Amino acid sequence: MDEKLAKGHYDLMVLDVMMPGEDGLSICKRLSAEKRLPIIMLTALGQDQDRIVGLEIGADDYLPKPFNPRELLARIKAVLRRAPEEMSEAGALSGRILRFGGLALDTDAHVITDRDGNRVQLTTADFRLLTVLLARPRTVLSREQLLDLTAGRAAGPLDRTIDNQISRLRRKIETDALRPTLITTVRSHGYSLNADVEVIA
Amino acid sequence: MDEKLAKGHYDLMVLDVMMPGEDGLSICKRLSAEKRLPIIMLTALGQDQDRIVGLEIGADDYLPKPFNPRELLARIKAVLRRAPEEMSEAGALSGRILRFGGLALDTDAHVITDRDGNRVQLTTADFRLLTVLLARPRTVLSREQLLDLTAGRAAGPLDRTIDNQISRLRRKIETDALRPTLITTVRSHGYSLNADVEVIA
DNA sequence: GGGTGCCTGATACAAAGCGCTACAATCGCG
DNA sequence: CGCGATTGTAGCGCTTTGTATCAGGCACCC
Repeated sequence: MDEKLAKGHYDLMVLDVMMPGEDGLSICKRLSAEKRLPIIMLTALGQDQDRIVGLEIGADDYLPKPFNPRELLARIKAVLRRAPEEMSEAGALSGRILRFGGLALDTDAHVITDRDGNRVQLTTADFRLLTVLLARPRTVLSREQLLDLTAGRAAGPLDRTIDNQISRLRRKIETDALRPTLITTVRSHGYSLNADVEVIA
Repeated sequence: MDEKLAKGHYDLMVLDVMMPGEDGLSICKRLSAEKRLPIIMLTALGQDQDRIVGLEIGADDYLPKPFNPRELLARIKAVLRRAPEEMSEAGALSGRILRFGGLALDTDAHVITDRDGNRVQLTTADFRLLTVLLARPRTVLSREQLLDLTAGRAAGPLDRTIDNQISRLRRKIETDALRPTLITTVRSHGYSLNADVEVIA
């Protein structure tokens, strides 16, 4: 599945939960975090709790078995109706250069260039954090989410990792690091990138 | 309902089907044709057929009664998650400059600029409160509403949080904080923003 | 017109959140 | 195996924010 997803383009995924190997919920969590692929969960687990968990994890809809094929079809259409066309590729920042807030990020060289032509080298951590933010502009992301998306791990109770990395990233890309405008803090929620992102080439 | 819809901004509608007067399905059909307002149908009609019809008519989701409140909440969140940004209130105001009462609010930098060019930095709480007010100019909002909209929580019996935040916000944006003109107090009801709001760029 | 009670504005304070620095652990690279 | 760069952890201190409290103002009543 991962191979196919990486290669081709898909509009929507219908996902079972109980499967050998990786769990459907796990897949859903993984995908909804990194991609913007609409997901409909379709499973024998029909309890309220199962549905709630499925939806909270990032599924767009949840249909318990046994189901009416026509209902599945109707729900697929309903989900697709809401999904904007660009959404399928909005998260995939496959372009080489990304423009945002007066800066340009070279996704190959991991280099930021500002309007004056100054170049700053990003470390791998900088780059991953920035990429995650760029994939969801103008969206508040919690430290938990950011840590999961950048490092793939859960946050400890006193985890200040993301704060630190944000601080380091700001020093590299903000014009005035004391009053950041690109990456703003949303107190007790997380951080958000305040700029429109444009993919070039 | 139509009056309210025409006047204010709404992120999502939860709609019953069997109501006196106009039918829920009819409303749904009407709205999904003209507006792009996400709709969740919530009704006692739980047959496959009913669900399919509801979804095909334009509903984004369909939840039969009796329902688990947490599931409704999860489905609301799921629908909002995939709703395009411009439809939500935060999205409608993001990345813009808002003019009101001689001031300009930069919604990216969270900075207020007055006619003389003086700049004031808003805190997150300031900004959220102001944003909520700007979204509903010349409307009286109760403390309860404001607290719900800004912090998403309910007010305790002796909750003076909003009073305090209004006070702090006034100090930053009112020319004469002792006699406020922009944010006026409506005794025993709440507060209201007294200015027309103009969205720029 | 003056008292009375409720409502609001402002201040003070405590707690929580966050930015930043310093340092240790880890990684990458030869 | 060693060195430098990078990254996670700890902790200090400032800012922000919720709560308590007091004082002033408005409405209402007589």
